[in-house]
Amino acid sequence: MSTEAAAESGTQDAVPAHRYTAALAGRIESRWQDHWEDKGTFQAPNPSGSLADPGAAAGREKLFVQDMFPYPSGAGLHVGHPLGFIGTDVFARFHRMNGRNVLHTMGFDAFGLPAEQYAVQTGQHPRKTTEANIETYLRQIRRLGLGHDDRRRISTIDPGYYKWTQWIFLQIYNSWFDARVNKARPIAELEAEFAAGERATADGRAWAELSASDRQRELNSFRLAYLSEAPVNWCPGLGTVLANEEVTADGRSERGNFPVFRRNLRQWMMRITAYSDRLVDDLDRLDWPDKVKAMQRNWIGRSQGARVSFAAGEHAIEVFTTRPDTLFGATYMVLAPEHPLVDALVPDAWPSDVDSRWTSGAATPAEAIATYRRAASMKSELERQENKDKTGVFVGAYAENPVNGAKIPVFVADYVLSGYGTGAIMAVPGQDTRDWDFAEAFGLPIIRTVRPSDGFEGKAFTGDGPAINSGFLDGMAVAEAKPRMIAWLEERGVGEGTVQYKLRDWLFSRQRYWGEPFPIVYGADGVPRALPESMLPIELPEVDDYSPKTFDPEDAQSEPFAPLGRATDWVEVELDLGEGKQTYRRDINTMPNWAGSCWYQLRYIDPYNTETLCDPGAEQYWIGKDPAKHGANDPGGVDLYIGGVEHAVLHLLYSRFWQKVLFDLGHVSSEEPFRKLFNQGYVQAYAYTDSRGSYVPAEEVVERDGKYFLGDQEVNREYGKMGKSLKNVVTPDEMCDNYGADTFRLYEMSMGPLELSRPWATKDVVGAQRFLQRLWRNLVDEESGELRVTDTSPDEDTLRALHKAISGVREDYQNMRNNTAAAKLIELNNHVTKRFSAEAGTPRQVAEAMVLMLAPLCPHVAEELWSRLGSTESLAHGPFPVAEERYLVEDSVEYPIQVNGKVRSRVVVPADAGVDQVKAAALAEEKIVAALAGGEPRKVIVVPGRLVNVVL
RNA sequence: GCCCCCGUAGCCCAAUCGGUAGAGGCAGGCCCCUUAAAAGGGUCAGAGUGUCGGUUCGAAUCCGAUCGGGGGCACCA
Repeated sequence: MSTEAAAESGTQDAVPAHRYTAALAGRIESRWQDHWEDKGTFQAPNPSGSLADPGAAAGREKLFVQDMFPYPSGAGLHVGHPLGFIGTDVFARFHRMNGRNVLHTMGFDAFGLPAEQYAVQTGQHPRKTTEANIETYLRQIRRLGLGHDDRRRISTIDPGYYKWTQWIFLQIYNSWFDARVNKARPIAELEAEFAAGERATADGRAWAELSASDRQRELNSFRLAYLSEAPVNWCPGLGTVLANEEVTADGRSERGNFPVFRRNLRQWMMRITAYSDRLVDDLDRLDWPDKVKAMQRNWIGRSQGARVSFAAGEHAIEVFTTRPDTLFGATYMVLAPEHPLVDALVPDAWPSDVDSRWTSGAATPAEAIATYRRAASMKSELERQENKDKTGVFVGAYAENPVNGAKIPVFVADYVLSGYGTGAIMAVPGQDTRDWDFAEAFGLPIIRTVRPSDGFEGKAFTGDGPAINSGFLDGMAVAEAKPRMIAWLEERGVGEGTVQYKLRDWLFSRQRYWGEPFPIVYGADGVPRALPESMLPIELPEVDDYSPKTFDPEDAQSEPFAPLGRATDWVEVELDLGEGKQTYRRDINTMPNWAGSCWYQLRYIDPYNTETLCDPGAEQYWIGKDPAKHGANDPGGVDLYIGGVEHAVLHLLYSRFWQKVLFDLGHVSSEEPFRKLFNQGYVQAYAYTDSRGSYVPAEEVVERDGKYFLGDQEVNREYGKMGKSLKNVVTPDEMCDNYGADTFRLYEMSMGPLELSRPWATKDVVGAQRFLQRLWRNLVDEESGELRVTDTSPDEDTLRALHKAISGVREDYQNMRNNTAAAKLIELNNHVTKRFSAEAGTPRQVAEAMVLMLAPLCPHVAEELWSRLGSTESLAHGPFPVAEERYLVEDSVEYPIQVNGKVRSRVVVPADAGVDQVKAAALAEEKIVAALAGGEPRKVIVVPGRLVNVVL
């Protein structure tokens, strides 16, 4: 039974009227939430632009703290969602109390598949359900007391917001990447180069000879946003195409887990690959978890190597290799089954004396290859990955190793991927495990070109060592042999050093309704034209049916159909785009939901600007480079960005790319969107299944002797996510009802370090509740509600405890160790309880400091106590206590004395005692004298302030 | 298969530079308050740091193996 219920059921003598109960907490919390809202307590002034209050911003150090903004799901919040939000709030509040101008707010990532799917399920317009969900979400997070500047809330679905998303698209569309200066430039500058004849057109004609459409085509091939007719990921089950980043390793959609097929379709792409080097290199300038950096490096997949050309009859097979030093060991070649040269190379008949393993028993090479290709195409991605047995078939032709003229057979095998490098490899079994496996299976020669280290007993040797069997490379280490070979190849024109990337261009269009329309129309010639900025935003048209056309998930041959195509009145539009009034057709794709989240940090800064996406002065102030504070190499960006690790290569890569384009074009001064990134852990939960394997309500399960029961039925415990279907959801609303938001916040923060995932345990919440009750009781009389604070000065012990806590708590907050900060507050409160609960009250000095230190974690109860202590001002802007050094140093120190590393005794000496004095005191201690038995110690180690170790 | 992170009381977690293994919470024992109850108050106990080995005067901390858990990548040439 809750205390609230008890109080109402007539047994109120049992609960003192002024105890800090959930009911009282609830009243305090809503009162302070109203107060903060009325007073605009968390509004952060800008130096310029909208929301400007230059006087208030000037002279204050700023701090921009950002949460990965949520998608407003219809399911509402569970206790896991606010973990990071509370973490940022505590951090923001601590710094606000220390005088910083803190920008902290939260908006909504409200476009996208899930919103649309939810709308389809509920039969309502996505805007309606999404906006309703946002309302629910705001109500839920308001109860948590997050100190957001609510003037800065944005939502990606607002036309005032997506106008700028579209504007950025136009910027990207209207730029090209100039590799000579490694940055984006306006397309107009490229056009000028063409017009001036400084740059040759693709087919060599002069610019003046090209028709308008041809010129557009030429320019389009350079744009950073471009239409491409290329193999893309088509997901019939979702009815849309997907970016590579949205497809899992086993070839299914990340959302919905539907099969994904490669299809040639005309789609919008973003030339993110132009930024590969900068995206990799600038990771070194970021304060991000190594794990996330590693994932991005891995995804971009930069590898240094060489392109080598192998002659094969009148053809040349181009390969990419990271090991040009092993070229002498290339004993065969492999083409991907889809490689375009395969058909050209295949002879009519097998060469004589061909190995029977190479032909798969087929009568001719063409037949063997046709059979092999068919078999390969039948294999799913998953099968391909699970079964790593090497298969392949001989093409029937030979190529020539350029380095020694050796005649080497050419194979087709599916272990070579058409999508990476050139889709062809030189196989060096001696130094490559995969090639070794293939060579063994097909009886191909193996030549070692690196001498394995002593005692090496494996097959392929991939380590470093001196080159052998390699002519002019012999004796060189790998690092030396590589450039030597590249130089040799380049001299002869049969190869060159090159860099290869795994990163592909970003597929940017979706065949969905609920997203940003493209600001693009097509003329009668089918060539896309950008709409002028003045026409933005291009608003989503109303349609009768906004559901996407989805298909049988396995139907690879289905065709995407974009819902916007149904808005026929909208699609056809008459405009004058400088070519006279003409009829155009609008692009009916929408942008992926990553678009809106690519740049929202900029809009938080200046949410109301109608002239530009973000005021330059405000941008510079909040996320500009700050070499004085962060070093000469500082790229700028949000000071702290907290979110889950699941966005490591999606959102975080895309937004870095956009930021860099905007930087190149001069729209922002910062090169990176997020200077420091932090991944919070997840709140996980136990779930229970009965004997039939179905989930039972977790809250009704009890533990007995290490087993779990629902009634008398034993159930099985699982650990993992919190979710409706697992029947283990606990909501923040329940926590606020039963304990209060402050207790909930405190509990979430004291469960462990923020970066750690941890199991939810409702029964543990009471610990946080008890602490706040005790602290309250130390300051407020539970019976009368009178303040229990005295003006007496605290004793020495109390002052020491207080200042030790101040110093520790301050440091903990600074480093986001909210769990240990909470522990130190509890420790201090325990001291206060012991010392003053039997007295008239707590000394004011201690009471005030304790309340202020509690404020970042539990702001409502802290504000309440602070005002009861007599302040008329909110404590949101401080002061935050500062420790006095003199209470941190002890008068005397107790040294443990070890004998051979084991503690044998202790001695107390003055804190300012020198090493010799400590040593003398230790050696004079009676147990040590006994241990020495008149002899001399071999060595005495004194660690000042720590211990003494006597070595016998 | 490769790479990364983590193993400390029954549970969640602390422990600056290697320096007395314990700050805090839950659960547990005992006592007080109470007609009774507890989400009240007090108090007590509890592990030698997954395992093995090494470095050191001294190891939870550093190094090497090994086991267990979590995550990422995965025929990327």
